[in-house]
Amino acid sequence: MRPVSKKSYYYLDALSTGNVELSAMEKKPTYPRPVTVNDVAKRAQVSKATAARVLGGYGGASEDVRRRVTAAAKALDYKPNELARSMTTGKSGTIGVVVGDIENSFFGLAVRGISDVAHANGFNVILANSGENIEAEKSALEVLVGKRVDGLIVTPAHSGDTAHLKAVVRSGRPLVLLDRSLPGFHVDTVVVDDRDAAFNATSKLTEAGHRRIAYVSAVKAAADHFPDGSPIAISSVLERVEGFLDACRQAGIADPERWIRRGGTNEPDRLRAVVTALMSEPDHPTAILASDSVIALEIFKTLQIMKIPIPAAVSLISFHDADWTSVTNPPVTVIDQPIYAMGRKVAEILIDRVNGDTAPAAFCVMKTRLIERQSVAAPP
Amino acid sequence: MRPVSKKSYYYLDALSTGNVELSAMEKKPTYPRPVTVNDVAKRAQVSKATAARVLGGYGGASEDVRRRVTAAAKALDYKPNELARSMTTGKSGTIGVVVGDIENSFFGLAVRGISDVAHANGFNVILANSGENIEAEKSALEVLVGKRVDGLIVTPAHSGDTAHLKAVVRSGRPLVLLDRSLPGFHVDTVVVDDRDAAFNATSKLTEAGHRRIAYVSAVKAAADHFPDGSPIAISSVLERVEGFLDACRQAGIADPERWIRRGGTNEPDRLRAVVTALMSEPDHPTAILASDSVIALEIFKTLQIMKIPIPAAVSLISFHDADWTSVTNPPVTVIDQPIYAMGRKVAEILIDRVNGDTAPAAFCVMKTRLIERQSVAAPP
DNA sequence: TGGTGCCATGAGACCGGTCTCAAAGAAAAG
DNA sequence: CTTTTCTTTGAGACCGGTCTCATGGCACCA
Repeated sequence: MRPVSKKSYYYLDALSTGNVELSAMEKKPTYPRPVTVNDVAKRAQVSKATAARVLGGYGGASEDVRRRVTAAAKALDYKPNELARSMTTGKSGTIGVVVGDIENSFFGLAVRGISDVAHANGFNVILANSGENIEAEKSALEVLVGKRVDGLIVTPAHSGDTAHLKAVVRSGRPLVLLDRSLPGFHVDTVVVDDRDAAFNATSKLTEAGHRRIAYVSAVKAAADHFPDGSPIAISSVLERVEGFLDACRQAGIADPERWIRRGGTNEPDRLRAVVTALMSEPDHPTAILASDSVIALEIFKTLQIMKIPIPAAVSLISFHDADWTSVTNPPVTVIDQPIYAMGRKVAEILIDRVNGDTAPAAFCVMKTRLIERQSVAAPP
Repeated sequence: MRPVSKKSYYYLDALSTGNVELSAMEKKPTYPRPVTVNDVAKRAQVSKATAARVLGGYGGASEDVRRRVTAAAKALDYKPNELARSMTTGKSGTIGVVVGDIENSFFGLAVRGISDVAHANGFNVILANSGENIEAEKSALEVLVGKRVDGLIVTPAHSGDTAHLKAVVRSGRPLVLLDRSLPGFHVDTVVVDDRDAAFNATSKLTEAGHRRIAYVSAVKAAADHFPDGSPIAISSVLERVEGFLDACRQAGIADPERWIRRGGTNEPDRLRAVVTALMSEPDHPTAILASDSVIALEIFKTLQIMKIPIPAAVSLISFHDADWTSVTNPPVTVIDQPIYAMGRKVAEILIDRVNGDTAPAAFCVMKTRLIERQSVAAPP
C-alpha cells in the first residue's frame, strides 16, 4: 500500500461508513474562488504590488498602468477582501456598539445617530445586545475586540464590574460610554442630566400637590426595592433616584425611598406584578415617575387594566419622548432626551479618538426638557 | 439644582489630578502589541503550530503540553485574532443583516429573533440599514461581502434591481430574503401571507359598510399614487395592494385604486401632508388601512390634529401589532404578524445553509391574524 | 528484533492584502 | 555627457492565524 495521504484517508473513511455528507459535498456546486489582487495583476500584466497600489489607492502609478489595472479589476469583478486588508493595516473600519436592549426605542434612536455619523465617516457598525446582562456584555466585548474593531461604544450594564472595560482601555482601543458613566473610570462619556431631569419632573409632581410619588425603574435586581442593601449599579439610574429623592425631600416628603421599585428588562409580566402590587396597597401612590418609555407603556397598560384613571387617580411622567406618548388618552408628560444627538455625539468623539485625538477624556452632559402633556393633575 | 454649564462639555482631567492612564495617552499610543500564538508558544516552550492547535482546539496534543499552553495563554491574556482566523478558514462566524429601517419596531423585533438564533449557534450579527434606498443596500452588501460574512439576510428594497443580490448568490454565499420576495428569484424566503392579511382586513371594513377605503403605504416613490405607471417595487407591498383591491372589488367597489397612497420612510412631514390631503377631499375615505405601525401612528396623530374622530368618522386598521396600538384611544385593530418567529426562522434557514444544507430553496409563508380592537365601526 | 501504525510535535506554506526596499528608467541639473 | 533626483515598478517580507506534511517516539505484534 502506498502511503495514505490525509485526503484519501478521509475518502476511505467516508466510503466505509457510508457517509452521506460526502455525496452532498460532491454535488455541491464548486463556486469560483473569489478574485484576488494577484488575479487582477496577472490579467493587467503587472506585479501584484503594483496592482495592489492602484486597487488600494495608496501608491503612485502611471496613467497607463492605472487604466489597465482598473479595467482588469472591473472585468474580473474584483472585490477586495476587507479581512486581509484589516489584518495588515490593523484597522478594520468598524466600530462596535454594545447596548442594553436593542428593542428599546431609546437605543434604537441612539444607534441611528451612531450609524449616521459612522457611515458618513466611512465606518461600519457592529451591533451587540447585552440585554443588561453583564456576562453577555463581557462576551460581546470579547467578540468585538477579537474582530479588531477600531473603537467601542458601550452602555455599561453594571458599574461595579468594569474590569473588562478597563482592559479595553488598557489595550489602547478607544472606548466611549453612552448614557451611563462609570464612577472613577475616566473615559469619554456622553450622558444626559439625569439628576436634574428627575428632580424637575418630580418637582412638577410635588408642585401639583402629590405627596406619595413612586419611581419605577427598569433595572432587574434581586429585590424589588432599591433601598434593600443592593447597590444601584447604573449611574444614570442612581442619578435619577437621587434627583427624585432630592425633590421629594425638598417638598418635605418623609421616607420617599419606600416608593422606589424595580421592574425588569424585557419582563413585562414581572413589571406588571410590581405595578399591580404597588397600586393595591392601601395608601398607594398618586403619581408615578417611569424611568423609560417601555416601563411607562407597561404601567399605562396595567393602570388601564386596573381601571385606574390617569391623571384623575394617578399622575404619570416618563423619561423619553417615545412616539406613542402623544397619542394615548391622555397623552403623557415626558422628559425629552436628545437621544439622536447623543448617538451622534458619542460616535463623533469615538471617531476622533480612532483618528488619533489624544485630548483628555471628555465628559459630555446633554440637557433634557420636560414636555408637559395631560397625564399630570392634582392628586384626588 | 446643580449648575450645569451651557456648553455641557467638561474635561475631567482638568478636575482630577494625576490620572496615569491619560497622561500616558498624551504621549504616543505606544500600547503593547497584542499577544499572538507565537508569544504563547514561546512562553510554553512549544512550537507555534502546537500552541495554535491547543488554542484553536483543532489538533491533538498531550496533556502536559495542553496544560502548559493554556497556562501561558492565561498568563499572557491571549485573545485570538478573529480576523486572521477568518482569513485562513474562510469562515467569519458572522452573518450580515440588511434591513429597511432599523427604527421601525417591525425590524427591531425581527432582528432580535435573528440575533437570538445566531448567537445560540455561535454566530455574530452585523447589522446594516438600507433606509429603503437601493444604493445604500448595494453598498451595505458590498461591505458585508468584503468582510466575508458567512451568509446574508436581506429585506430587498426594490424588486426591479436585484443584480447585486444575484451576484451574491452566484458567488455561493447563502442569502435569505426576509419579509419580501423577489419574483423569479429562487432563493430562500420568509414572508407573511400579505395578500390574505390585506384581503381579510379590507373585508372587515367592507363588511362594516365602508365603500371608500384608503390604503396608505410607506414606500417612497416619485408620485403619491400607485396606479401612476410607476411599478410597485416591493413584493409585500404589491401583495397587500392586490389583497386590498380584491376585497374592494369583491364588495363591488368601483375604482378602488384611487384611494391608494404612498408616504415615505422616515418622512413624517410628507406622510402627514398625504393624509391631510386625502382627508380634505370632499368625499374623503371613511376607512384607512395602514401598511405598518409607523405609518399608522402618523395617521393617528394627523387625524387627531384634524379632529377627525376614530372610528366615528374614520375607521383604521394597521399592519403590525405594535406595543402602543393597545393604549391609544381608541385602541387600534391590527394585523398581527409573527415577526419574532420570522426572524428566528430566517436565521435558522440561513445557518442551515451556511452549514452546508443544499436542499432546494424554501419559500416560507407565515400566517397573520387580525386582532380586533376598537378602531373599526360603521361609516358615518 | 524488526516492522507497522499511531500519536505528538515542529517546520513551513498559505490566506490576501499592505508595505518596505531596491532597481530601473526618466527627467532635471550641472 | 555625467550626475542627481524623482518616479515607476517588482520582489518579497509581513500580519496572525490554519493546515499540510515530515519526522521522531512509542506501543503493539509477530
